[in-house]
Amino acid sequence: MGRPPCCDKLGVKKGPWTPEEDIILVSYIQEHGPGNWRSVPVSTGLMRCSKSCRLRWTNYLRTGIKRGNFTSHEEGVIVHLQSLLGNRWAAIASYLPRRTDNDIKNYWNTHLKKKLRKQQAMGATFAPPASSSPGTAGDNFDHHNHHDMVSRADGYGAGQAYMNKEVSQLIAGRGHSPFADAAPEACSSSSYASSVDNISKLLGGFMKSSPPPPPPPPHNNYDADDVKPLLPLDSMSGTGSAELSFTASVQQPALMGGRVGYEYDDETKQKQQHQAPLSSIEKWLFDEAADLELSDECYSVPMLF
DNA sequence: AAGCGTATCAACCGCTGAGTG
DNA sequence: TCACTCAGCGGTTGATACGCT
Repeated sequence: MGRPPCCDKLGVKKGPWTPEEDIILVSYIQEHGPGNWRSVPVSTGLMRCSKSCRLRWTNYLRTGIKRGNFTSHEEGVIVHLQSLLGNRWAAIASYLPRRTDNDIKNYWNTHLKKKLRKQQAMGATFAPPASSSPGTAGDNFDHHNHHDMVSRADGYGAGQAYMNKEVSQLIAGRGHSPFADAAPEACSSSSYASSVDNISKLLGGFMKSSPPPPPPPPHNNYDADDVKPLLPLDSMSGTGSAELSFTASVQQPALMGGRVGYEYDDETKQKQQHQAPLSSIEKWLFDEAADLELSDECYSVPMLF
């Protein structure tokens, strides 16, 4: 038994993607939509494995992706959610719709861990909850506690999905945009990265022929740049690609069952809107946010509330 | 200017869980 | 129920950009 590796075939190209490959991939996705990644290399002739295609799309080519220059608000969200969820980057990314899990993961590993260590060494309270003792190993300093909380409270996956939904609703109910004051669109550190938008522009024709977007959610109080906990990155048109009519279907946050689909299920959406009152987890979230807000003005978590 | 060390990030690898027949 | 496929996730790696001497 066992699944054969998908990328060990002869002739499968590895390494950095070329602009030509990006164009092919984006063209295909504009035409057929994301998903069915298995068929992408076959249909496009790309000498890439399906996994590589999916990764390239989700981490790089999707519209609306914000790159670089994390704001202090975003840092706060990441730190807070990392303390809550652990290294569940996809889940954390669902709260930062314009950031990819890979980007957040990289930023955590390269910036925030150090920053946290430094701040904790200085006795600052930027860090996650007081109950958490900074791990000497750097990461994973506390998330086990929170994992346990979540697991015990609701069961692991379901509990997180539940929490995500409710917290998202709480956030949505606030109306205020956590990131309304976020820094302007970060400049890409990569010259090629910025060319992605150009690729998208080149593909304007494809986008216009894309399937129509799903009906909008019943209510949406966000501005374009707001955090959209209930909206996926793909449903948003980035500032750099605002002219694109291409819009993927609304997705569930990553915690919603852990799968990122492109078909937004109205039934699921309705269920989200009829969630039970605050669970212990939300209460904990509230408490955490309140504590952080009190303890550190800069890194408080108003973005959550 | 060259060499070296460090930081950054795109991409890969392997595992897991959901879906399907 | 089982075998199998596939998409997604998180950890890790490697290339390269950057900064310092």
